Amino acid sequence: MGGQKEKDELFDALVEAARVLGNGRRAQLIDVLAQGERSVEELAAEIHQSMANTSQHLQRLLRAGLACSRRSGTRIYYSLASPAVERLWRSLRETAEAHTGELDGLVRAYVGDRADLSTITRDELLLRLRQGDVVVLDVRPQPEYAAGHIPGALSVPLPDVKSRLREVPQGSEIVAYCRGPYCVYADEAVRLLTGDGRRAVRLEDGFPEWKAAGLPIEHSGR
Amino acid sequence: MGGQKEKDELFDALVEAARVLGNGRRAQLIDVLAQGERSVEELAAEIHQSMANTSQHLQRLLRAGLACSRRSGTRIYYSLASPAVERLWRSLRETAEAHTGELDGLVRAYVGDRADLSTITRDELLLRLRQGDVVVLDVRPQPEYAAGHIPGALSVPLPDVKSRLREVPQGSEIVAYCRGPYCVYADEAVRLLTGDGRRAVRLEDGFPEWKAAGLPIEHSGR
DNA sequence: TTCTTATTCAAGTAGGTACTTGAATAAGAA
DNA sequence: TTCTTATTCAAGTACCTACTTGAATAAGAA
Repeated sequence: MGGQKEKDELFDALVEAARVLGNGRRAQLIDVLAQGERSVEELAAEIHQSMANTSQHLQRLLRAGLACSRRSGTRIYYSLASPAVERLWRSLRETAEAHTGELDGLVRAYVGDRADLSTITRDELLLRLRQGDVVVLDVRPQPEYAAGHIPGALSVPLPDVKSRLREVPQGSEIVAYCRGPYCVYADEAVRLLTGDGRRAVRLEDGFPEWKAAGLPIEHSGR
Repeated sequence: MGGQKEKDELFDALVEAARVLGNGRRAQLIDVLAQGERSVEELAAEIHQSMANTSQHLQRLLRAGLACSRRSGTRIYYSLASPAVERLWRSLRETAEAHTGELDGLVRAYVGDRADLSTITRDELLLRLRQGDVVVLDVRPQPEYAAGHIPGALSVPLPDVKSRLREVPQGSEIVAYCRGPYCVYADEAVRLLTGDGRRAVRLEDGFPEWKAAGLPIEHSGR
């Protein structure tokens, strides 16, 4: 039977995941890794940090058991250890939404004003997909699409949306999706599309939430 | 539309709750506050820290919006800001259980070997309560019982269990509960009771989980 | 073998965190 | 008013964290 020292050590261990998640750069890494595995180089570019620093963050995730890595030739691919990590990240975001007073301002500073964009829920999209009167665009980077996407979605990474506008069938409504509620890719895509006269909406939250809801997924290998 | 600086600031804000929860002492505070409001002095005694240090931890919880405080005379009572905080704390524990390899050892070092103790689930207890053939003991400190407890439970704080053994009706089985899975009060109580020849089991997890499940609660003011 | 490239390691720095000690508030009691 | 008590504030210290820079690995290509 332990005393205070043992209790302190136990609780320190219980919060280790929070200590690791408690850094904006690592949270961005988790947000990207929730889409599927990525190499260190790609991840460093995503979060705009040096390779060395990104590597150190990733090793911290590894040591805490929140991520795994596998070697493939000269590259090392990292991925999340389990759905529990995604759940914790979602739970953390929800707490922030409920309790951080200044969050709205920070969201607006990053994603801009979303009032002009309409959204569609997962359930609505499912219904529309069954009716077949909707085109779904996955506007995340290609490797994330390859690691898993909504069945039938077209991969049109945000930088290509403008130049590939005519590939997108006319007439039917367009639903764009990306990484989740704090990703701006789908917002941008919807603005470009509506600016071109199309009817486009964004899927509220993104692919990880679709997957977490147990909905069907399509892969295209790597 | 923001760039990386705005994204960094947003994600730093999103993880603020994790930074605050990412400390064993503050986690212990949250574990106690999940039972109901307490004064700074009581909390300092609970976590075996100085008043000044405890006060600083509490203010950190306050600033992050995870806790609230109210003054009553010369005392200041802290409480959790919302059920979302408890959910985050539970989610964090679950992640640790899934991913921290050495957790089992730390649990055993603090709570000892639980193999000899039998537990009962909430649902089983509900059933037994309806049948009326069970005595429920709340072995948490008195103020926590006062702030809310399982209906019909007797308040017998752990230090009193030994001396008040004969108050507990003979014959029927005894169920002891406390703060949650990482609290040792119910374990200790069950060991004392079975050592005295009674049939006693512990409720798996504790009062906050009972409350979170939406089950009925009884108060006795303060 | 040598060269290239992705990743990690090692050392250093600036700033943050957890705790201590002792003084300052602020409410109630005498 | 003065005294008491719970809480907070302020300043100091030891340790930890995030990042940088440059060197070391380790796999594959030439």
